[in-house]
Amino acid sequence: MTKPLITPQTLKGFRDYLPAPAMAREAIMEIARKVYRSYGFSPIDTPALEYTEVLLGKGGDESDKQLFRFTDQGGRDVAMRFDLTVPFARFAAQHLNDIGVPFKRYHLAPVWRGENTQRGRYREFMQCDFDTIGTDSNAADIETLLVIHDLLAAIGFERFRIRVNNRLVLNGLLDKLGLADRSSGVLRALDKLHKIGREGVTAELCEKVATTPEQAQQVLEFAHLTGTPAEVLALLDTMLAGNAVGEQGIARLRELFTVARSAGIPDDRVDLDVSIARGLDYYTGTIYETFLTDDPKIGSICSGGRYDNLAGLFTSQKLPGVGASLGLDRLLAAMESFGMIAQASTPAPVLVVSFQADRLSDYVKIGRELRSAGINTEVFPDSRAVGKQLKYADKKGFRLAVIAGENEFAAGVWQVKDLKQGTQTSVATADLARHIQEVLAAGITT
RNA sequence: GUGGUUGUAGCUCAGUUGGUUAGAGCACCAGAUUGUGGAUCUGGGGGUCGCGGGUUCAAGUCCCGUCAUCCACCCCA
Repeated sequence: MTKPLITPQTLKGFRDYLPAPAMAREAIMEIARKVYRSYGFSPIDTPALEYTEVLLGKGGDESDKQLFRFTDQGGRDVAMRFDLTVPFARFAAQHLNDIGVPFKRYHLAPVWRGENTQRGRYREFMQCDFDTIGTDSNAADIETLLVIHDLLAAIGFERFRIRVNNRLVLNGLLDKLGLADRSSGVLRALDKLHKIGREGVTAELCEKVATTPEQAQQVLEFAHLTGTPAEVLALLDTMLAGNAVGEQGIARLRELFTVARSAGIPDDRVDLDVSIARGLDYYTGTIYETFLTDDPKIGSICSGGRYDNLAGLFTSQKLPGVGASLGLDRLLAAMESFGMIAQASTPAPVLVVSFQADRLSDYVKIGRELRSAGINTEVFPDSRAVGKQLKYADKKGFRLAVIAGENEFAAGVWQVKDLKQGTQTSVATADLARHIQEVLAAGITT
């Protein structure tokens, strides 16, 4: 009698990570931590599960947030977080006395949304957020841009573009056109410019938002501002002259581009794009979106912006802030299609071949010696044929195999086989770690 | 949530107007090579044709449902 088997399967939008992509993901998380820390952001963590009312806020629309929601064992109405910002708002309100302001934190964690899936769009995905709260200063907005740039550059991207805009500029325009009461509809249509073009936006404005054709045309005229940031800003100056809100937005953008440039951010990586309107709900100032030049269809892989009041739902204390989030799984999907995911599925460069079963203690010992020298080392578990073990080493992507049998033990040496170059050298046991370090160090530069 | 696409071996796919033992390449295992990987040759193991139902003498092939996938909306990382 055989037991009925359970079909191994994962849920829609939930995915397993095999070693190669898992290592790539961990490597990016490591880079993100490093970059965030380099600017002084501190790590925090919060629970995956929250009270539903914390996540939804008052009058929140559950279907909007696509929550995974259920009643827990104590009858509580709970839900899994759909982003890291709302939990951070709760966190900030709850711990304000401990953290003080300004406060800079980063948070790398999975979030869950029950939406329909696509390439780069999953139901469980990792976000890498960083935020600065408790300050209105444009310096924080500028720093956010620098962090986004440094992060992508550190991951190894060269061809990407950060699109920047300011909601104050958009609000100024809406004021002038008398469309302030329909801002979300207008901005939503405007946000699609890159996707559906001018005609599409015009149609949506007239039909869905019920603007007049003249208003639609003026919005379009505005959205079609192109050129260098300096040129666009000059045009905005005249277009929004006399509108206090708009002028403030222009001033902040102007300062941002000036400082970013003098800080060494290449011009071709930052755009002033007045059509982006990201974050219809809570962004109030600078807005950021980041696109990969070679895979724009996957969407923004790092977005964020400035908000007036993070935690208004939880405290009467006003907490302005600015931040952004890297969409790690989306980025990995793009990197996979670029072939940027390394083939090696082992984090160790060295394999100790188990040549003779009765010499296990020697193999284990040399493994520990190499590890204590900072060299990741795996000792093969079975004393199978050497050929098999080398084949395994090759497949898994080991760089070196160290081999010793009776002849080597008698001579006090190890054979070090370079799997990439096919060369083999005999090295005295005492020199083994140093020799391997040299080989590996040389390998990095080539 | 709406509309559509695809689903055959671990992977990429072929399977003729429904017709008898469902194929290939790569991968895997064994051997040629009992102290040395990637090449070559020989042999081998693997498939409830996503899953469930229906039509039919007969279903991988047609129909319905379902699960997953990708695409377009929606929204977003």
